Amino acid sequence: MSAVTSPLVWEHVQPAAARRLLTGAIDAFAERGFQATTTRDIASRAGMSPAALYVHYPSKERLLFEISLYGHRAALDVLRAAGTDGSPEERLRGMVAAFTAWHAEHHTIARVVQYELAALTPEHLAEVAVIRRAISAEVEQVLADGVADASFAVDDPPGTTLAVLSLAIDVARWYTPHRGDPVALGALYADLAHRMVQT
Amino acid sequence: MSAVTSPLVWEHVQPAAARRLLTGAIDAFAERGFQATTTRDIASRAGMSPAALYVHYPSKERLLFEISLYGHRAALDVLRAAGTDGSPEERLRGMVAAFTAWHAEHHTIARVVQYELAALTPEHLAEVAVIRRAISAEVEQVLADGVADASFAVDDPPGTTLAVLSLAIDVARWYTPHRGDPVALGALYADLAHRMVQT
DNA sequence: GTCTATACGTAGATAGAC
DNA sequence: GTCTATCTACGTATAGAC
Repeated sequence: MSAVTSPLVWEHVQPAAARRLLTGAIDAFAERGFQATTTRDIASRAGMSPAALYVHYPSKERLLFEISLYGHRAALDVLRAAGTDGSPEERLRGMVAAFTAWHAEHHTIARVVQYELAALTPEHLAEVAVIRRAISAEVEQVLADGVADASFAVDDPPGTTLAVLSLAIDVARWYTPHRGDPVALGALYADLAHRMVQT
Repeated sequence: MSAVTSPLVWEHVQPAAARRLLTGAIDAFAERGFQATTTRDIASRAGMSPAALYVHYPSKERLLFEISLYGHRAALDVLRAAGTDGSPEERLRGMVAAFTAWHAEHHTIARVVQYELAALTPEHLAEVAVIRRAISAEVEQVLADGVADASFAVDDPPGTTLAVLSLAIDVARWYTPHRGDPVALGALYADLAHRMVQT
């Protein structure tokens, strides 16, 4: 199974009750947003009483932080795995295809990752911001490599980096399964991104 | 003053107290989100007590709806004004430049327009959805015109329409004034969008 | 049209039994 | 580790005086 279609795996979250709370919180936060989600809603999705949540997590925000941190790490891993080998064109195409498909395939957690940052504490936000900068750095580097070997023509590297990432990130906003196959979308976006930078 | 830099004007909202509530709500909803914003916060931004809000608006949701409706109409107007004349390339560039610059210049209301749809009642959502479809139709048409006269090469017109709009819409998520001039950003994005479709 | 006071519901989180 | 019961705070919205 390729990185593009790898599922998110939650076996490392133990015990099972903590895992049910986490996955229930992802669904609830993605559907309704962090602020509109109640601890009662999360607990009932996990089949338990509101009080039981606090045995596993000290607060609703902590649940969000664990989701956000894990989601950011997963997105960075997918991007790096897809952009390691080949020419700048191959790496850019691989990165955009994989990062886009990840946002479609995992649009629930991607929505939490991309749209609930403001609900994190400043300390927790700083921690995920490190990962966000690493994501940007990967794209910026492949564009620089393509400019260096003259396979890309890029007028504004920081602006183009932001645009390429932005295109993939916004998938989390609008994607639903009826809008098509994540891998096909990734292929389209890889092509559009390459067109943005080709000589 | 061009459509790209035209300010949003609120003189039509009367009396002044209703206007202060509306603009205060835009700032609050953009900063914190609809759910996290309290009627007390909106009222205090307008310099009045929580109860006074209900003289002007029957609910917090109604305030959101009026903001969302007006914002959607403004965005559609800007898109249409910029995409009326010229070749498909000129129209596409004009539309992307103007729509992008609008999302940067008016990123507060744009954030409400793009990210608070889920907080509208089903009836109010249906009303703004009409405007959203009109926005998509404008872009889809210019791509079709460019394909028809062979100035564009587009493999997947609906997917590319979505991508072009998505790029501009996502500006509302990340833009802050320190990230540069809205008009310069519009020019960059117009170029990137044209590269996506050129033969 | 704005105020103070308040009704009413529900939120996050805790106490203590089992 | 889960439950029931509950605390305390705060949310939207209303009542009624001025």
